Amino acid sequence: MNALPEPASSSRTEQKRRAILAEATTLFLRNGYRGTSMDEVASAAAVSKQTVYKQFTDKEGLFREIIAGVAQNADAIVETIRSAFGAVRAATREELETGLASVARAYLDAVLEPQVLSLRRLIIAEAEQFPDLAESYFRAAPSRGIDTTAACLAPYVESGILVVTDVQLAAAHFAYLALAVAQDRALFLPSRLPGAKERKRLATAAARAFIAAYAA
Amino acid sequence: MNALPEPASSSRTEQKRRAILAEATTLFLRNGYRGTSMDEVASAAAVSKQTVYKQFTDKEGLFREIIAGVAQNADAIVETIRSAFGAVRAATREELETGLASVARAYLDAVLEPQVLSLRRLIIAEAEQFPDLAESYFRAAPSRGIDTTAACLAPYVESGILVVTDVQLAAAHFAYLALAVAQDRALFLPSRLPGAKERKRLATAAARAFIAAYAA
Amino acid sequence: MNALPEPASSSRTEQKRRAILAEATTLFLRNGYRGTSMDEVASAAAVSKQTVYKQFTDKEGLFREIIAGVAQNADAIVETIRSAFGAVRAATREELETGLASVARAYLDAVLEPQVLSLRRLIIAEAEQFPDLAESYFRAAPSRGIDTTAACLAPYVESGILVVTDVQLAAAHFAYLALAVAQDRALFLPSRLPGAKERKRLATAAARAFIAAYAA
Amino acid sequence: MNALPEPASSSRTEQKRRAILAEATTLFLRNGYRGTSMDEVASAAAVSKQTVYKQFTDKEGLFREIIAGVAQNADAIVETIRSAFGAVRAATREELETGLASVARAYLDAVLEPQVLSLRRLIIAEAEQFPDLAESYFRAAPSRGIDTTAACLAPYVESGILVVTDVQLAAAHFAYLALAVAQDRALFLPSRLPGAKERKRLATAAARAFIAAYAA
DNA sequence: CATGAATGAGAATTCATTCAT
DNA sequence: TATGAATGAATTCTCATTCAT
Repeated sequence: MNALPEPASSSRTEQKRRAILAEATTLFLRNGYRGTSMDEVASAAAVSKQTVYKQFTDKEGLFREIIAGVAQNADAIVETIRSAFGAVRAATREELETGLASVARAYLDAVLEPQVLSLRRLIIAEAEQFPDLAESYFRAAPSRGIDTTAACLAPYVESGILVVTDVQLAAAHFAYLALAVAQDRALFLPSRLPGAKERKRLATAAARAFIAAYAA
Repeated sequence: MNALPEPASSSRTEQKRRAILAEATTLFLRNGYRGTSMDEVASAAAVSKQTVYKQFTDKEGLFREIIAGVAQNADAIVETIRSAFGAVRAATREELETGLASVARAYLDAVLEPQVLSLRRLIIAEAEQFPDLAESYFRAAPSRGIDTTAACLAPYVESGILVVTDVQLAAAHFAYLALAVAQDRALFLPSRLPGAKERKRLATAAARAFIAAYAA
Repeated sequence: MNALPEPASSSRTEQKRRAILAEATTLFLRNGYRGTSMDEVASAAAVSKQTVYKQFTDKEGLFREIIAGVAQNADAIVETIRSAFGAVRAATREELETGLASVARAYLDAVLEPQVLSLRRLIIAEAEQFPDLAESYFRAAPSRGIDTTAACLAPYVESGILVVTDVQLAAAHFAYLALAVAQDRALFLPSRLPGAKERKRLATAAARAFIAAYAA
Repeated sequence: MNALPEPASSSRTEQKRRAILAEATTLFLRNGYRGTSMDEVASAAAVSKQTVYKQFTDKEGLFREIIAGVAQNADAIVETIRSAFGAVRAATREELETGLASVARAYLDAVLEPQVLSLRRLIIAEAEQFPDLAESYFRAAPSRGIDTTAACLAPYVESGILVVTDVQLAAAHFAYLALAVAQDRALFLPSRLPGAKERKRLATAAARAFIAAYAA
């Protein structure tokens, strides 16, 4: 009956394993793949190098496991999108625009989380070295965000408020109208994330443009 | 069109200098900053390590000079945008949509050039290590692309075909409607660039959405 | 007499650490700071370079630790001086001259030890590079030798055999009368240290001059 | 008739040769033998490396020539001593003490010249690598200074003011009473040379002690 | 099982010296 | 003759990985 993946299992081994993953994640995100040494990982996790190697085989193995793990990170974003849409009760074009503005804002905030940005940077940096990881992250995160958005927009298409032939594409348009300006900038200027006022401006404008383009 | 004005000065020294820059650019783009060794650079350029060091002081110096140099890369994109807009003769909403579709396509093609993508990846990867370079590239390339777009859209605002209050923001919307889907994907999936058909689809849809949102 | 009190702690680590220090000391004294490579140190101590670096961080760190360590070297000289003075039982001017001659001789012998000379040379050579080390050595060794001498002369001042206003300066005069000729020469001519006869001559003459200058 | 060594001869070759010697001297004194590179020498002298090698064969050759050359440096000190003694007109013990104090002061000032100290440090540092240079410098400078002192003291022995059996040794005693305290310290603490007041104190005390020891 | 040490290679950088132009 | 380049080795330091205890 304990088929669940040992939620609180804490053999010493498991504890160390988790410590290693946690510290290594931090280090990889901060210093990149090449910029992180196994020595650092071991000492940050307060374990011996042997333990690291026994648990993860390789530096590459450790990296893969981590990147695979943080795909769950993406779940948080998906959940953000879904619940932001869930909070919307829109029967008119105007109501929908307002609703979408708040969705856009929530989406944007999620995507501008420093860890999310660091992860993006890390995976992009290693996209040629680890194409499979890049692909699986791409599917788990940006791509799935748009899928979710599409699913959430669908009801408004059915209800006739939106006039859309290709929902997937419309969802992408919405997402990138909301995100692209700030996200693109943030990739290059990590230390200067937009503040609340700017985020609001961008979210509002995205919702307005999207409604203008796609509302009945 | 890519006739670099072949600097008249071609002393042996200058030639070697250029060879080093060329090879190092290739290597940095392919393998990243940390993934490229000065030994590789020297032997790829068929010069001695001494020559590399005498010309560029440092690995960092070499890197900086290269990144600074490829800002000119951005000029090509700006030129592409400008000339694509220049080819448009639109007096009506429908003509403008057609025109913008071709602009979007040209813009997209420029941005999906493998070297442009690699450069983006490289600079994003090193954005925390070399924030000044990342910033100056951001200004020289994506940011300037949008400025250019704004400048090219302005006449249509004045002529009344477009109804826009914030041209800069509208330009960003146009640019990211046109580019974001493919560019985002291409950062993660370097080996699977969209083909002509897909590009056409994206460009057309971007122009349609933009016109729907912003035309009178 | 040279029974280093064999530190009880002799884990493998400690043993290696000591081996490294010992060999590095030899090498630095023989070949100087710049003339000694970390590779040499490691292989002379029969350990890996890693071990050296893990224990001492740096070449500079290793050097500093060694120089700091040999300040104890100075203790031996101080002890020599003190015990040479201790052996003196002088109630008259003539007895004191004889006593001081033997002190001078002991002092001279201590200072002409090849290792002491090499250390002097090494620290002088690096005095501009490592001013703090030079200063701390200067205080621990030559300076402290003179302090000790002053302390040992004091009783004779009190007993009236010596007539001295500035004991510190008188001690310096004694010390340098005894040492300077031979020490100066030895710094430049490492391979030709004075023999016993010459040392005796110098010590005797120093004592005579000092007594003539300072005795009642 | 121009048997003199071309006093103002200035073929371009000779000029360059002198420039190299001058700059290399500065560099060797400042940074030591190992701390000075042939590249630095060439560029400081504004000549090509070829020229350096053609003129001096070797780094070692260059070094030897320089050290040999600065033996003349010592001439200045000898001259200082001689002229300081020359200024003394002493018929009594008291006058001689005063005179010797001023000799001591002049001698001390000469020896504390930063360049003289640097040269001492340099030669001591390389005494094991270049024993012949160290020896020849020792003879040309400290040793010859004492010879000169001895020669200058001789008249006072003959006139009976001083009672000395071994003039050479007495001269050494005088010299080191005057110099050793400050010179020893200066070798270790290059940046803290004694000021005028301290120098005066040392010179006066040296003269007093010497007279007390050796005057009739 | 975990600690320290070892291995073996590789990176960045510098040097003394020599060749070609 | 002088300049830049080349050579080839050395130096400091770091890394990923594996033994031995």
